[in-house]
Amino acid sequence: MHDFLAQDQIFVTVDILIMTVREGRLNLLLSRRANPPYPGRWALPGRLVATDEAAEAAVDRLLEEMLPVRGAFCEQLYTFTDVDRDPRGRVVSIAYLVIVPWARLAAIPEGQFGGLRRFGVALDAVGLRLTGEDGAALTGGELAFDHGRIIATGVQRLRGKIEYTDIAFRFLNDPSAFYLSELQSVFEAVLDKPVDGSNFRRAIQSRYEDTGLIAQRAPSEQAPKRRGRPAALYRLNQP
Amino acid sequence: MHDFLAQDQIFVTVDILIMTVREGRLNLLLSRRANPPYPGRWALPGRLVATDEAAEAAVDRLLEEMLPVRGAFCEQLYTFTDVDRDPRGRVVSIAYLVIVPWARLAAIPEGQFGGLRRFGVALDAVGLRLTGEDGAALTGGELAFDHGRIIATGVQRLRGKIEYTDIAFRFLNDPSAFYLSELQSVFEAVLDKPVDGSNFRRAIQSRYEDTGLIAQRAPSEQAPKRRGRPAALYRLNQP
DNA sequence: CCAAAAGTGTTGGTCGTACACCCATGC
DNA sequence: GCATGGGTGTACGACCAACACTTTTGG
Repeated sequence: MHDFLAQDQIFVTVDILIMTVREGRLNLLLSRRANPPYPGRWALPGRLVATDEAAEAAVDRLLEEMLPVRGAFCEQLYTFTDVDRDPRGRVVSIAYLVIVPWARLAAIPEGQFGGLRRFGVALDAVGLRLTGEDGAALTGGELAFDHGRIIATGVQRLRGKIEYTDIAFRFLNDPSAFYLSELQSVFEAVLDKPVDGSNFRRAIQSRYEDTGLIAQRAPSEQAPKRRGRPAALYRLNQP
Repeated sequence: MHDFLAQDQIFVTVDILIMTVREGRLNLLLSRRANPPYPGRWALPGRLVATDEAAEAAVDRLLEEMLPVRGAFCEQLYTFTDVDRDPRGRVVSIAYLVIVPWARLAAIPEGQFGGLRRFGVALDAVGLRLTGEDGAALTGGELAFDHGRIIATGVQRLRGKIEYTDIAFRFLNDPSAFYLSELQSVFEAVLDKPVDGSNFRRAIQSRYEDTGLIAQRAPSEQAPKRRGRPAALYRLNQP
């Protein structure tokens, strides 16, 4: 990256929120900054947009460089343009929401993780709190740049969209074989509140099973034995 | 504006969708391009973002230069980054939704209208159709740049947000004195479909009157006599 | 070894709210 | 003719309760 940027132009970057659901909790990947500004602080992965690529292409390139993950869900979140948001100069950031199932991240060898670290995300009226794997907690204000604000915007958007889109399926480890309880757990993690299983089941079935987007798999295909009553396996069809 | 842009950098512009509701129909202001590219075509008002201003400031400045209107509602819509969206060079556009009540636009003298013209907006499964004051119709593809796509995105966003935000009040000519039927007309114009008056009334009253956001004005303040049963005047309180 | 407990998945009901659709009344 | 209000049926979420099937636990 640049240490000093030209004074007379605006630079365009993309910053990405790589989100996943792990053990019933929304998680996010951050990288620790090595260089100024904000050395040592945690930040969203980002990069400059080249003059010959669309922002989405820059996001793809950034993802490729960091993680051996392809075809992740990606959606533009918001564009942040405050004049002083980067002390190096004038940098406009287009933030993108990226969703990767946790199983795909967990399968990545340590060395190919692009220096990223996982943080639990909690956003309420008080503010944003992030919890690292080692239990270290930090608030949105302790991140580099305005990235705390960007993350808060992303979580709110996610919470809104999970209600009226099928974005929740993007968090499933295996869309071709999942339990409704897993999907419910995604909702609970994103919304950060319990969801009534009875209504959830009815809503999902009428919204998605009746329309053919998901289908119950044959009972012959048994799942690994867990505790309790065996759950019905579902399969996501099209998207 | 520039005719030729530097090759080695990305320019950032704002484009604004100035929307209003007039006679039960959603309307939008466009300006006719005088210079290449797309000379003679209709386009959204836009301008470059200066290196020392946030995008919102650029929107304010653009509005000030064109219309004698202050304090209009303004919200970021989406950022368009396709590499070839502007033949002059690499231009990223941050689109903003601006809402101005029709009465404020109608009160502007001809000479201070910034060369803008009003178009009725119709968006359905077929596509986007715009109808000028002279009855001339054009489709989204006949606009300059990717502005047809931008407008379609804006209308869709508006339709989504009118359901779960109080954005509809921004269209009211006089928020301190309006009829519920006027508000209903805003909904019908934006959604482009009839709204049941009975349910609308109940929904608005439970959502906004019970919470104090709107209040019925004293019956003593009479409205100008119109046809039919006199309507109750309402007042918007806070925002 | 067997029976009870506990955990998980699944189905059912009720209640209140909200909307679609229609109709009645006030002025 | 327009504004306002009521009524019925349907859909859905909150909340609660029951049942099905399994593993775990404890005597």
